[in-house]
Amino acid sequence: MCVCGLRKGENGSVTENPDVEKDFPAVLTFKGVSVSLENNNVWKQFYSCGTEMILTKQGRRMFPYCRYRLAGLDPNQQYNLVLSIVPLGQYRYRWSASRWEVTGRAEHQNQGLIRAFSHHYSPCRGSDWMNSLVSFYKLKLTNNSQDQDGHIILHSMHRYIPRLHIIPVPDGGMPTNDNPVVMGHESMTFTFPQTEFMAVTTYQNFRITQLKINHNPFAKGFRQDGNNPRLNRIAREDQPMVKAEYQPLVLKPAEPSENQEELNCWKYLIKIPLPHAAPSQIKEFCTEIMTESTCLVSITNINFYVSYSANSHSPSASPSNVQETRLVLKPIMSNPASKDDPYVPCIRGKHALGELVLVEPKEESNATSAAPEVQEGLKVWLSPKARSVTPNSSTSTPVSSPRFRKRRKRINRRWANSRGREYKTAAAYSTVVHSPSLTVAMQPEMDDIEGLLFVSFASKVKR
DNA sequence: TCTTACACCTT
DNA sequence: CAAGGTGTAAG
Repeated sequence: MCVCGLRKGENGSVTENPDVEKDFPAVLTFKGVSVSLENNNVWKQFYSCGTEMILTKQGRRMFPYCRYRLAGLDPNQQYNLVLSIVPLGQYRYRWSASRWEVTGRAEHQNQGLIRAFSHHYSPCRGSDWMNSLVSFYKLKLTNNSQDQDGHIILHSMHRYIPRLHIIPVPDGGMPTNDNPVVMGHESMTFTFPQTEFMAVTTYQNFRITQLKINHNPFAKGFRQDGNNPRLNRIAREDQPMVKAEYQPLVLKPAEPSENQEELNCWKYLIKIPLPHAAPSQIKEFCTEIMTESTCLVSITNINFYVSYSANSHSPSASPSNVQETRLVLKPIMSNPASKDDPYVPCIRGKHALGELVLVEPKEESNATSAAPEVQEGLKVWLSPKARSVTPNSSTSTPVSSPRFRKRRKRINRRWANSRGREYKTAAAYSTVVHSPSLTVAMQPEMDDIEGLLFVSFASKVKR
């Protein structure tokens, strides 16, 4: 597992249920009270990529949010249910290329600003809490230290973890401003390690954005289901007269960043309709990138994200049908995270020169629990359904280098990282990149798959 | 890095 | 319907 945020035993008041998965307990039990994380599967998916939560001035809901089922409470006892979000670790982070790096000590958490969020049903009888799911969807996160709306105030680029407090209410005790909820000795605290997250003001990891879009109903407008006018429009502009079935669709190419004093840096996001992202095309495309790049630039990293749903040509396909596969190429060893800081949420597999790794998609229930297989060269695994081998004809449709160059145009600076400081670390590792040997293992049954291959990579040029 | 207006969506 | 939750693009 690439993220191991919370050490076991960090919350001394919680014991793990031995029946559940060791690192991701879906149920925690303490003093006869058990709490299960209802949306554990979603949390695990996010966790495996390194969950990020947006902070805004006016307050932003969490997604996923904390949703629990309670058991073992005294049915007649009144309880307050309170969620607090506490700092995890004492570092500040930054997103560098494709991973989180420590940048320094954490910002001091002003004690006066630490808040907890009382569930809107509080207080309630134990039987009431146990009869329904307890969702903290109303909780909002903010980076505004002056916030007057009772939102949880957090620091961007810091790690946090939510904690659920079950607080028995003494008879007749309604919380007031003068007499607030007090954590007595009878209180219980439950912390699920998989709910850890990084607070951000803008998403850093592309995979997190995709997970949010795929799972959050409010982000449905950004889903790639063929009905999205926004995305269709981009598609038309970018490939006006090329035969669509063979031409990779370049969605977000970037020009060099503004900061050209020492280094140029590009970051690309390319979408290829999956039926045409046959392994041989992936191979060609990689070769394309490498040959175009070797003479002038060194590529710091390449990430492939294949997002597809098997056997679901309906636009209304359930998000849960969507599987994700990640292909990681690390031509250059970038600054590895220290052993002391295991927070490396994005890159899995070996960080070796020229290694291309495709992470096999898992079944929904355990989508993120297993470590990926690492193989030499480029190997492609797809879902078992898609695994049957068919002849591959796409070698006849090479992607020409000039065409890719032409397609570059300016995009959001977010993709053209302009922080020169970041390059200096990487530059120390940068030399000429050699094209890795790419061998394709399998050709999937493309008819069964629809989706997209996302390719993003960053490169830089020494001036 | 962070903020804002916005189209598009759910509730 | 209106209110309000999304990520995006631009600054």
